[in-house]
Amino acid sequence: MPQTVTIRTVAEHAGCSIATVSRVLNGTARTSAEVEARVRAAVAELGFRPSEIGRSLKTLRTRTLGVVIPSLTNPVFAGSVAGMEAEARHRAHTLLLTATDYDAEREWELVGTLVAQRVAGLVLTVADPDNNATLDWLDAERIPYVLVYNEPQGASRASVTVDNAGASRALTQAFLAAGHRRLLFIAGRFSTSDRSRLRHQGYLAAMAAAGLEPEPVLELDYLADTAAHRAALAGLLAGPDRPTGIICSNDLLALSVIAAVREMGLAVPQDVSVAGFDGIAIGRLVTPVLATVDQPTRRMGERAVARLFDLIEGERARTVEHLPFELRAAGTLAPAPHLPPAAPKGRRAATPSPRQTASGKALR
Amino acid sequence: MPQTVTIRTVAEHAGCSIATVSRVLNGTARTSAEVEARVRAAVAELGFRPSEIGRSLKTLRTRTLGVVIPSLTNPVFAGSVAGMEAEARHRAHTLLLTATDYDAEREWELVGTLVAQRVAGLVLTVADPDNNATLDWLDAERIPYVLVYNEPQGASRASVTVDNAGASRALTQAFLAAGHRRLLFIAGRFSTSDRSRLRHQGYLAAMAAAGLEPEPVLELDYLADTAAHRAALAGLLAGPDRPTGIICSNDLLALSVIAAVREMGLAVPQDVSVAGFDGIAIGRLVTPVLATVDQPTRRMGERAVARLFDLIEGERARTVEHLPFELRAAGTLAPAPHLPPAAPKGRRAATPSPRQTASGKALR
DNA sequence: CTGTTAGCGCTTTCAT
DNA sequence: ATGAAAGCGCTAACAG
Repeated sequence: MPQTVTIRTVAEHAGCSIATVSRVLNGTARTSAEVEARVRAAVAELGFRPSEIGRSLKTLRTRTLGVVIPSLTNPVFAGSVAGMEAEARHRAHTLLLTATDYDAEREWELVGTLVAQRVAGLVLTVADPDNNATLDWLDAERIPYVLVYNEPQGASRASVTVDNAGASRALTQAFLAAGHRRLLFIAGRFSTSDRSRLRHQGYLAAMAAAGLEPEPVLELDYLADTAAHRAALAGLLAGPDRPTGIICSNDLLALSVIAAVREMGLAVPQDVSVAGFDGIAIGRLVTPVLATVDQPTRRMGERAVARLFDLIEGERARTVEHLPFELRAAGTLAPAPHLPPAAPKGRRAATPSPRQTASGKALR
Repeated sequence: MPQTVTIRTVAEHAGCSIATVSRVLNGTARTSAEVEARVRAAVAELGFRPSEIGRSLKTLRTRTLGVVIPSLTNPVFAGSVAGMEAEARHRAHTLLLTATDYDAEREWELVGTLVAQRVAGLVLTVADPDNNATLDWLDAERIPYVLVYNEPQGASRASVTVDNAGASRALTQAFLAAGHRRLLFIAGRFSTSDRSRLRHQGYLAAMAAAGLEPEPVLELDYLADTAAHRAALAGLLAGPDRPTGIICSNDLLALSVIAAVREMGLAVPQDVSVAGFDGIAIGRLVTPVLATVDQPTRRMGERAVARLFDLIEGERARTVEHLPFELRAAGTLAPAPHLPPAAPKGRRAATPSPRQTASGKALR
């Protein structure tokens, strides 16, 4: 029987009432040094740890925060959860972690179980923050929550994110500045990610501003394997005026696309430049370095929890907080090759494509 | 006030006693169809969710599992936690997640807070499973737990892992079969990882069996950046009889070492072959593919939770469960180059180093 | 089949 | 400074 020792056991051992034990442990009221010593001795001897459950039932508050994310397999979410955990730990709280596996239906169910546990608040990344009955319900129940990576457009919801459209615009402009004209945008499923949608919009805006025709978006499942991605790309990268650049809505997708492009016999970035989005750590380790928009992943999680505590403590404002990002327009993003006017492919560009190492700074 | 509606509110609404409400909700005893309908209606109308806290206090059991891992930033742990979460969800449980950030001291503290929450059991990855006061204490308290990725040698503890030494031996033999003779082993900190120690031992065993002299182990922090790794490697890869192969005790380290080696002007795998350990997803996406020992990361988490439930339900055996691994001796692991007898470096091997694509199967 | 009631472990008045 | 006692939301034993 794990833990048959309760506050009563301690009280008997110390020869005092349970109220006194509680006072000593919580420092709620002054106690005589003598009694306190006896209590502490008893606690130590018995190895007593007050039950959070009993405490919670009485105070009607727990020291747990609920977390709902799509998946831990994506380093972006794993990293932000790491930040949440650290911040929560500093505030003597623990995380109740759940994942939807990209099934938006499951959001409701998971929030339900978390609320049944009476979490003090929630941090979540949902499929669609603007049209979301679960979040509306949390609002109605006045349960505090903060979104991460979601960037609600209409609804007023507390969230921590980056300026996705702005960052994507900046990334697209970096491609244009490198001489690229035909640019492919490959997106993760719009239905499960507003990030993906907003990043695509940034691309469209930048192309329009440059007076260029955007390519039809290619919506891919980033969880699928390279073979699937290669199949989807087949045909799109042939011909004399094929796209010379590919922007992917996340880094995992970008790495897979790069592998696919290479398997098709094209060199990255000499023949095709590819960039991702997120700034996962591994992107810095591959050769050449993955061009991307670097976000402060861990800090996103920390900030989300910090803001959640603000809400718990009565803060009223429900604002979208934008953290700074950093453009990494290097490595797999190089100047556009001079495509041969007729010969479809196989030949390398005449220019040796020196590695571009410019690195944009935070656009705020 | 979130949730002022309790079982009592529902009872009033349905015109019955709280006991009846409880019976309907839990299906503990038969109730008349009429009353049941009234209760269900009241529950729906009020949006009532029974408090897990009240339930737990009464039954002295919670539906939460405590998790202690070094860090979510390593995809290996993130992946296994994903597996734990899925398995726990199937069994109507939730994970209380904590991370030590590789601070072994913190294990004790985290287990304490988790136990205070009265988790039903624990899944953990610790720095040293054989000499661990925290685990001894859990044993004494008879709190069920399962280790993941730890491979206790002496102590009898439930754990789910792979045969680290065996896998490392197999990997080393693959290097030897490819003609490598001078093989460097780069390990993560031994003090925070028994995996690292065991994998090193496997390397030593394989070298000894082949009658070869092992190199002094290089202990590195895999969290450090490539610059640090390059500094540590400097000098070790020069000279006419420099090592032609490097085995790293984990994939993240391997990717960083590859980047460092390339920055030193050596080609991977033409000049130096490099392999990692773990089989993280990104390893398949880099070019060439990362040679490694592929473990069923997610399944490790699932199995750990499954076994934890066995323990919770009274299972007595505390055994080490080995899941099968798969050797991926391809990509960054290629035949050893013919080193020039005198000229120190800069020239490529005479043989074109065809990519080796053999892929070992599970050794069980 | 249903209601009454006694706690589960703890915090917190209210007395003393 | 300390103790007695009430009660948080729920389950389960016991009556009826």
